Amino acid sequence: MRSVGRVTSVDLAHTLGIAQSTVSRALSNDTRIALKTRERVQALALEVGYTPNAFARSLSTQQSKLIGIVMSEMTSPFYPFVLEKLTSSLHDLGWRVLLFSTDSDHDVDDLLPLVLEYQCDGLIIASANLSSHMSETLIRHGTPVVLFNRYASDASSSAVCCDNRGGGRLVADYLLASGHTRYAYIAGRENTSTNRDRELGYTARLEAAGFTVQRETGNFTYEAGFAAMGRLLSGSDAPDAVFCANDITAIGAIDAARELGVQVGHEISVIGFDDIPMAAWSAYKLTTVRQPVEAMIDSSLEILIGAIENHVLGSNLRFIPGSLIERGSVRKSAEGRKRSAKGDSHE
Amino acid sequence: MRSVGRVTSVDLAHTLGIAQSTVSRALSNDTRIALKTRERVQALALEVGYTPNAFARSLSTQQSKLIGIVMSEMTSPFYPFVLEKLTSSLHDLGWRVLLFSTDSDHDVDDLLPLVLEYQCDGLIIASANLSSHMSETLIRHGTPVVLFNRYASDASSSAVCCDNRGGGRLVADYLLASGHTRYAYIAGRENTSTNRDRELGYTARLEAAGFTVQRETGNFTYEAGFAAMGRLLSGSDAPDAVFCANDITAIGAIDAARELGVQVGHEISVIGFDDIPMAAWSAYKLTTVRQPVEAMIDSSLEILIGAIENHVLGSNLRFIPGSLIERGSVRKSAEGRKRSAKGDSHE
DNA sequence: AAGATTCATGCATAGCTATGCAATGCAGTC
DNA sequence: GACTGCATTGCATAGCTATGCATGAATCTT
Repeated sequence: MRSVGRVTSVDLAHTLGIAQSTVSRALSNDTRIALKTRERVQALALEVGYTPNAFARSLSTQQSKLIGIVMSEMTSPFYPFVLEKLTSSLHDLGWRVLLFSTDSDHDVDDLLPLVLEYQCDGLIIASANLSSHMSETLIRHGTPVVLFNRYASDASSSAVCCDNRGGGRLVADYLLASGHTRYAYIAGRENTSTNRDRELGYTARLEAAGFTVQRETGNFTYEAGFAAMGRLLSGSDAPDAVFCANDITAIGAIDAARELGVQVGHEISVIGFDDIPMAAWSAYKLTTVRQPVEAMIDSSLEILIGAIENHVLGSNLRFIPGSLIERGSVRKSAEGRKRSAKGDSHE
Repeated sequence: MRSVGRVTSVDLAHTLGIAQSTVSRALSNDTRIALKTRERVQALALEVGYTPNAFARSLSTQQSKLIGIVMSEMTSPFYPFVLEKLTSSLHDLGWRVLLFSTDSDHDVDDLLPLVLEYQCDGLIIASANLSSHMSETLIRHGTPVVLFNRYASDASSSAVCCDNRGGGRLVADYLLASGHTRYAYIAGRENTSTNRDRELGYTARLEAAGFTVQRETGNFTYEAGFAAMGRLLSGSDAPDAVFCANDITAIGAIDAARELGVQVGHEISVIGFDDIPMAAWSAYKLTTVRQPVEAMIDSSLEILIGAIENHVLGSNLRFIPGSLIERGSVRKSAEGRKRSAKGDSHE
């Protein structure tokens, strides 16, 4: 039973008394078809509301024009921007988006068969990990993949990341220059390369300068930041500079400090990572490292689409530097004059 | 040229020396196929990593198992939750999600041909409008659609909304009961039914009680709320109760009030709509109307999938009541004792 | 004017799966 | 032993588009 409205190219051909192949070519504006015929076909198509069947086309062309996006942490404030920009950019380039969401605990592996069934030409995995086994499966299927803000330890897949380690160093240098002496780090989820690299860059630079870093666990959420700051301030050796694994954690930390009556930007400095819109709000004025989202997305798409079009599956790692955005949550250098020599960093 | 890894059911049939139809039935566990044969086929499929081609299947079954989701305002803090819940629910029910994003200025109409090309079995449109012309096109194509938190004026398509008007009344009653006298409303985008209904419920109830309502324009953003509150407080007749079209607007309004030294929850009451996570933060403690997101999504899917499976395209409107969540941003009733008779509501 | 080009269109098939119907073989029945 | 019935498998085709190749018609060439 065919529903009434579903018009096919065969139907068009039939009513015009021409061959289906002519219709197909006319609709793609093939110049081999006489202009007059093309116009007749296109006019009829418009009139009856003909819509080509993308599935049949894909079956024929072996291209689905579909990109799978697998995303976790969709509700954390950074990723909606990524998702929106990704879909609209892909859309402008003529691709459609098949969306899969997953919680970060869960492995992406279970989703892969579904992605493959739908013949995605390429795959973007954001804030989630890909096992090397699945990476192989993708290679076997000839499906290029780009990891966004995450990279595989075995470098088997392409990836585009913010230079998280460099960002961590940026933060350390900035805090050092403004004369802080007691450093802390509030972490994100432990099994993520973003958390690891931000911490590594930060801590390495500070330790090279002779300081130690207090560490609190976290998971990239407001609540974790709030709790961690509470612990830091109730400890015997409260820090004067706290780097948080991302902005939302930093904002939680700021709120906690305020509740305890500690002035952020004066008694304690807080610095984040991402530069989400909230960071600019007058309530927070959060100094942070801005992730170059646009550049990261452009780069991801360039790699992915390049791989699709040239049928090449090599791995391609790209790290794009972030930039420090100065706002009010870090104590100004002048106030830091009273700092002692750096020898007293511990205790 | 076939890529090496792309195994088809014909290949399986060939290596096993059986017919493709047998493979197909074996993989769907058709009991007409001998158990032994089924096992042989399934084992081989697993071994060589066979993935069925969803496109070919759809062509044959006339079902894509694809749901299109069109969403605008993806970066406003409410909708990522909706999107995540939608995709994971659909996923659990065996559907895939084709995602389209659009800015709210832009009409959804341009996207529709793309949706139709990909043979979506159904369509969910969130926070965007559908012209009646497009609604007709969808009906002609036999594609059911559900509008999420928006409804068409001509009631031609199904829709699931929070009971926004009822929510507005809830707010009015609550503010009235706690003795406020000078009311304001900070609006959202004007062409949205959400904004219109929230305002209508709020204003109607207040006017019935003999009050007038100051109105400031807005667009559902933090910045708009911030600016609007600035205008309200610098006016000659500053309100003591402000209802904002959504939470993020309310949060902007709160920040603006604080910058001007006005104590929220004491000198001025602010109330929002949505109950995004931020509203619960200790920095805001925003009293708000909680949208019953889960129920709204469940209801949407129930309607949509019902329509798909029963091939029925009737329109189905559902309004689900929200609930008032009391936090700290509204002045307690006791403080309001000093209010004068309600006659002086204007000036 | 006859052959050579060019132009416009049609024919046939690939791409992959699901499924109605036919066919085969086998066990059971009287 | 012939017949019925069942279990299992195969054959053929639909579903829709794109495209290589062939065909036929028209135009041009000299």
